[in-house]
Amino acid sequence: MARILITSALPYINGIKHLGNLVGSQLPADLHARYMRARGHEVLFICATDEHGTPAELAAAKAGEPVAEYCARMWRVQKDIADGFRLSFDHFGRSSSDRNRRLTQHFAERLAAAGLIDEVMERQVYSKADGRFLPDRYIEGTCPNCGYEKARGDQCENCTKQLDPTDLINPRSAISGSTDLEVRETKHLHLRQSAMRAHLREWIDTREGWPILTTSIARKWLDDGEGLQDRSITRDLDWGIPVRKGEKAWPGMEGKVFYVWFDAPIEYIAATAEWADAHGLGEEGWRRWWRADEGAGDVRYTQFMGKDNVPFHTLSFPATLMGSAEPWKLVDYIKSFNYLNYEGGKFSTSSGRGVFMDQALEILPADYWRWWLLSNVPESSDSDFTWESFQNGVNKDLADVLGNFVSRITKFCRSRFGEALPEGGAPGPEETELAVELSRRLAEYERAMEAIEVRRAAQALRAIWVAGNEYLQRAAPWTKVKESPEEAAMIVRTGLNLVRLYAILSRPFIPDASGAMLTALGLPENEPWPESAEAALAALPPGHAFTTPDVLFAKLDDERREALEARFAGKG
RNA sequence: GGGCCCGUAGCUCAAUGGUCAGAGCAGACCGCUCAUAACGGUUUGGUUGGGGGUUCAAGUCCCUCCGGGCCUACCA
Repeated sequence: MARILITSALPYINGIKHLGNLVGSQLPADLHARYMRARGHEVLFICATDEHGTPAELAAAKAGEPVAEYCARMWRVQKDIADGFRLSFDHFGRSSSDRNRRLTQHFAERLAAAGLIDEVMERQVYSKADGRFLPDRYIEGTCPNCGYEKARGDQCENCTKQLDPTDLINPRSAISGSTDLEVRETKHLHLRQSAMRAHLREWIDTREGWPILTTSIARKWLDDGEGLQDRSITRDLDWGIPVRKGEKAWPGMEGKVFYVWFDAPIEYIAATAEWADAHGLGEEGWRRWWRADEGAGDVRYTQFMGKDNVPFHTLSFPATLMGSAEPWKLVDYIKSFNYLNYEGGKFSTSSGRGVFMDQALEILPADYWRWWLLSNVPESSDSDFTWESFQNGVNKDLADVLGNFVSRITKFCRSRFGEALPEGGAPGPEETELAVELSRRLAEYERAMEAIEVRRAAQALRAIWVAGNEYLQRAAPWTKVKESPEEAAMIVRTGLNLVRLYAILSRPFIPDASGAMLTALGLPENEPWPESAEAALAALPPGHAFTTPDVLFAKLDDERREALEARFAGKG
């Protein structure tokens, strides 16, 4: 039994996430966690909301709430939706937790002690009307290059030229529109990533089997221009973790907070501590997952994230951990994903284009989404959600192949033998052939799941479902029952054992349908992973009672699909 | 501007430099009648974006062109 630590990139607190956010980190992380648990490993699956930063402050202001209350409310909303999708976090924490405050301040102290923090005077734009410093993106003005009037302080969207806020003509606050801006001096802490460049490079270069998407992004940042740059890790904001040196004040940094990208990854650790606190496990309870000197030496740690998160997880966060000179657990494998598009374009929060997590659950149960999203996860390149593809995947894979298989075998048994596994007959060549086929498919499924090759795993699982239909077609119990009821009984027993097998194997993908199958068979949820295909085909003995389940998956008809297409097409 | 990824059947995707480039869906034909008009079998369909090169051998490696996407750090 191995110890598996899994973290999903933290969803930002600001609003409900769309399907692209879900499929890019939380959902595949959940698949991995569920599989590893099913295989009997000790799994700890951690996620949390990422709550600090300017957007949270602005969203709270817009909602007319204090930011702390806004975040608490949105945490609850995101937690409920995550539960709705059956995301099996062991803990869903908050980056605003006291644990994270203490750990973040601890890391800052350690980094300072190691000489890896510089105090730097910066010149930043301050808006008197807004009463705050403005991040580059929140300053708008006319582009000096192309004359576009809504260029942002970091880049002009029109001509894509990189800008500095002071380049803009007629700059104004993107928040209030105020032009009463001034450049002020303000002191910030910089993490000396440049000093750790060689160390980070060696670490990246020695990672084996990492996705090219992950390593190429890391190398780009290590080598681009003059190499890895020092970055500011503090901000002039109210909402965030106060800048302190551990428990002590940090002279000259009063009123400032740590930058959200500094504290967010630390929340992986902090959320583990929150989990340990919630379960009364004490300090040792979480440190055995994170400290190599306190038991984490045998932990395998995998992170899941979208490609936009890769630089922070390959460079800044490792720099924080390494720079502390303490034996913190570093990530063993980073699984990164491309983006999911919506009907050929981007998901858009502002124009209501695409499906958001809460809406998805109103339309269809979680399993439908889980199956389509995971079997079409943007693993090797960006992928595209279309209602047509979704309809096809749901109807063909779930309803026709799996759902109908369960339906045909349970109903046939009920009508000919009653609702219990019938007795008689002995397995023959057809069953041997089935077992050989299943063994092969099962090995491929397990290999893909171990390697976190999500699409391939989905394909392998589907092939296992198909094998059941092939078998029934070959064995044809509806014909055999007339001449040899005992043989038909044996075929039906085999078929019902396939339902059990499918429930176990499919659970990481479609936990609710899996549960429905096990319930129908009168079995508990924790049925063990099969030792072998042969054994699985005879796991349930003759006489074992079942109830014929309702339709597992309803089909999505054309009319409804068209209505959904229209509903989510967006305003613009 | 710089960098990275991708381009394979009508669609979505596979193929450690090595048999005849394979699956699913869609299409065509046949079979079955247990089942959610479901299932199974057979089958059509490819100058692997274009051009050059390396090699006994290239979808795969190199050069170049074309097309698409992403990243480029103070929104996350």
